[in-house]
Amino acid sequence: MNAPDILEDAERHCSKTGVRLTPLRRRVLELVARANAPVKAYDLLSQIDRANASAKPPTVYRALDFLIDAGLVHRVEALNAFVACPQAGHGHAAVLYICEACTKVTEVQGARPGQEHKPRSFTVKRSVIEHYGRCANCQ
Amino acid sequence: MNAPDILEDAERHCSKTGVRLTPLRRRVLELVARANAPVKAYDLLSQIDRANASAKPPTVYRALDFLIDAGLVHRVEALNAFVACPQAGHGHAAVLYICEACTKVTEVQGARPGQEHKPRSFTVKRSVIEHYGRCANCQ
DNA sequence: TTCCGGATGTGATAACATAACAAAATGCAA
DNA sequence: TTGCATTTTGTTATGTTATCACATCCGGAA
Ligand SMILES: [Zn+2]
Ligand SMILES: [Zn+2]
Ligand SMILES: [Zn+2]
Ligand SMILES: [Zn+2]
Repeated sequence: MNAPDILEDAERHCSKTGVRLTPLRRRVLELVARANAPVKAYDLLSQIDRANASAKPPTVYRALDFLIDAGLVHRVEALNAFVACPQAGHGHAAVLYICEACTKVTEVQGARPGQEHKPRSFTVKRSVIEHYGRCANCQ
Repeated sequence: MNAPDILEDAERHCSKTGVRLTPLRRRVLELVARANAPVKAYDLLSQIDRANASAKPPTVYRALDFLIDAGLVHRVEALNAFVACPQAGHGHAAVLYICEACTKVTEVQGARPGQEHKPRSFTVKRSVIEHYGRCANCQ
């Protein structure tokens, strides 16, 4: 999914859910979406900083927290990085396939993996599922 | 699994595979195993430091890297923490269930979740699978 | 003994993230 | 419109996590 579509989708989603996609947050989302790869918080910061010298770490981390809560961005835990979600607000059940050669990330939704072997009476609130390897183009 | 059993298991595993479980590495593994919970690198460092004032961050990170490569310890990505593996050298397919109330971690092996929705021709090298929620005792 | 490679020691710094408080912007009701 | 509460952003500082680069040590092979 490309950046303009993600932005448009995000606008719709935020209108519907009543959360405020401010210019700063929109800018951060746009940078994440354009990256087309997992992007680091401090890389975002230096990009924002070119237009807005007042940008500091909390600026970008707060925006990212908002975007994650809103379901517009996912955190890639094992990379300390962030990707735009191709389907705004689908919930937190994303499964990520991350190519270590070209950095491309493919997101799969709706799967509820691992539940088969779940310990008895364990209640899952949130899952982190990241598969690292090689995509079709990088075999 | 308790700490002495994990240590004994680790000795066996290292003998068999020919890797060197040095005193420092054994000490770090022992600290991780005793913790019975995800433990932070700098917490390990301060514990080591009580006996060995020369311990510095690379000391503990190198030991942890070794233990992870040897399959004796897993990194909990979303916590920046480490847990002892209850079954030395089973491979890297661990699925972790992490209770956010009592920090207890249950490891399930052998599951290959998420593969059903895998993008065509994606070759998975390593998976990070962490489920956060409440264990049976903490409902 | 000498050399070599793996392991550890050491100091510095990079990379990632949050706390705490101030100021500004926004929305709303009187 | 004015005042007030709430949210958002600015700002300074610091906390936390991780790695680099180079030195030293130590055990085994030649
Ligand atoms: Zn998503
Ligand atoms: Zn690729
Ligand atoms: Zn394991
Ligand atoms: Zn629990």
